[in-house]
Amino acid sequence: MGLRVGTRERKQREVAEREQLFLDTARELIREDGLLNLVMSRIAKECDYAVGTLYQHFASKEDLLIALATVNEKYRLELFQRVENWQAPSRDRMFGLPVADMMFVRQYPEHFRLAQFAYTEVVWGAASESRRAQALQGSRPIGELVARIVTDAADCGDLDLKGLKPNELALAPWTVTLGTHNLVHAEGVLEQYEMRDPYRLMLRHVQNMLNGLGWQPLFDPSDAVALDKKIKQLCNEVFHDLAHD
Amino acid sequence: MGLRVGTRERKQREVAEREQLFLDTARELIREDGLLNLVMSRIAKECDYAVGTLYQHFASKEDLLIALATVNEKYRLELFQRVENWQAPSRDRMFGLPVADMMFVRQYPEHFRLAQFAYTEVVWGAASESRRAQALQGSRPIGELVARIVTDAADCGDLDLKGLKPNELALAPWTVTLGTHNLVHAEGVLEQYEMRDPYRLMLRHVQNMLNGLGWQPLFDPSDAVALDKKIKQLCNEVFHDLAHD
DNA sequence: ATCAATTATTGAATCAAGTTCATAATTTGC
DNA sequence: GCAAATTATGAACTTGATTCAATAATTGAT
Repeated sequence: MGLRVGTRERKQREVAEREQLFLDTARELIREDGLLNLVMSRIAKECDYAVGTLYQHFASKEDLLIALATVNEKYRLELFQRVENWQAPSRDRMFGLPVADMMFVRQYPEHFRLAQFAYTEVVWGAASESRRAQALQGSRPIGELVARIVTDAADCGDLDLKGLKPNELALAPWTVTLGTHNLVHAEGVLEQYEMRDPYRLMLRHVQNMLNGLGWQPLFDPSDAVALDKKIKQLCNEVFHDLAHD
Repeated sequence: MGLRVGTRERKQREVAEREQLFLDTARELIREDGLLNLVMSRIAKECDYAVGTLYQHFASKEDLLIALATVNEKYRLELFQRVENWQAPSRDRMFGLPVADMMFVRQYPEHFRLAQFAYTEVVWGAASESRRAQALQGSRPIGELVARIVTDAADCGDLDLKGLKPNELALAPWTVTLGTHNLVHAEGVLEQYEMRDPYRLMLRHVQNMLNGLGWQPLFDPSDAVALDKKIKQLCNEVFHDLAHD
C-alpha cells in the first residue's frame, strides 16, 4: 500500500507539473502573439499534448485564463510580503505596495491586461466554479496583508481610521493604483494627454492620497527629490534583486 | 444639382440613422443577454437587415463595440457639461464629476464593462483605424472640460498645481473613480471584503484625495452628514431629472 | 421613360477556433 | 499476465464571425 500511495502522489505531482507547463506556455504565447491570438490547440501542440489533454486540466479557454491570472497573483503576493516584512514606518510600508505593484507589472507585463480581461463578466462567468473559487482564495492573502498594515498603523497612532474598516481605508490607494493600470493599458488614452511616466505620477498621487487620509508622517509630494529618494530606498532595501532601470 | 445634393444628404442621414439603430439594438441585446452572448447576426436580424449590411457599417464586431462605447461616452460628456456649468465653487464642481460618473453608470449599467473590454488591446487592436480615431476624438472634450475646471481652480486660488499640468492633477480623482468602477465590475472581488456601497466609499475617498491635493476649501470626509448633503445638493441642482434613488 | 452603369443589399458559403467524444493507449489491482 | 479502470488522442462537431458572388435598387444621361 505504501507503494500505491507513492505512485499516486507521483501521478499527482506529474499532473501538477503538466498544468504548470501549460500555464507557462500560455504565458509565453501571450507574450509573443498577444492575448488576442492565444489559441488552445497551439498551447497543446507547443507542449506536445493533444487538445483533449489540455481540456482535462481546464474546462475552457476562459478557465485557463483565470488560472493563469491566479498563478501570476502568487508572485504579486510575494512582492507584497517583502514589503510587509520591511522594517519601516507604516506609511512607508503602505506606500511600498503600489511600488511593488509597479515592479510586478514590469516582471509580468501582460498580467494586468490579462487580469483586466479575466475578471470581466465575459471571461469570469465562463470559467468553472472551482476555478473562480481558487482565484478568489488566491486574492484573499493580499487583502489580509493590506489590512494588517492599516491596522498596524492605526494601533501605533500613525493613522485615524475615522470609522472605516481597514480594507475600506485601503481601498483608497488601491483604486489609485488600479485606475492607473487601467489607463496605462487603455490604448491611446494617455498618449492623448501627453503624459510622461504615468507610474511616477501614480506614486505621487498615492502620496497625496495618504496625506488626505491623514496618514502620519505627512509627506510633500511636490518634493521630487524626496519622492525619488523614497522610491530608490524601496528598490534598494526591498526589491534589490529585481531592479533593472 | 440642388436636388442631387438633397438626395445625397437624405441618403447620408438614412445611413446614419441605421447605424444608430444597429447601435441601440446592440446595446439592448447586451443588456438582455450580456456582452458574452452578443451575436452579430442576431443584431442584423433584430433590425431586419442582412449581416452583410451590418458589416457595411462596422468592419468587425470589435469595431461595433468601440462605436457603441463611443456613443455612450457622448452621454457621459453631457452629464459632465452640466457639472461644468453649475454655479458652485471649483472644488464642488470637481467633486461633481465622480458623482456624474456614478449617475452615468446607473443609466448605462453595461457601459463600464463594455468600455473596460473595448479599450483592451484585444478589442481595440481589432477595430478599424478610423473607428479608433473617432473614439479618441470623442474622449477629448472630456479631458478638456476637466482641465478647465482645474485651471479655473488654480486661477481663483483654490488650488496650487505644484508643478503639475491640469490633466496630471486631474488624474488623481480620475484614477480613484476608474479604479472603483473596476472593482465594482470585477466579479466576486468586493463581495469578499464585505463592502457595502462602494460608490459611496469612492466619493469619500475622492474627497480625501482632493484634501490631499490641498484643494480649498478642505472638507471633512468622515462627516457623513455633510457628505450626504453635498451629494444630495448635486442630485437636486444638477441631476434633478434623473434622480431615482 | 428607358437603360447602362454604378452602388447597395443579401444570405449562403467559407473559415477559424473552441469543444466534445469514440477510440486507442496506458496503468492499475489482482 | 490479464481484465477493468483510467487517461490520452485528435478527428469530427459546433458556433459564430466574416466574405463575396449574385441580386436588387438607384443614378445619370439620352
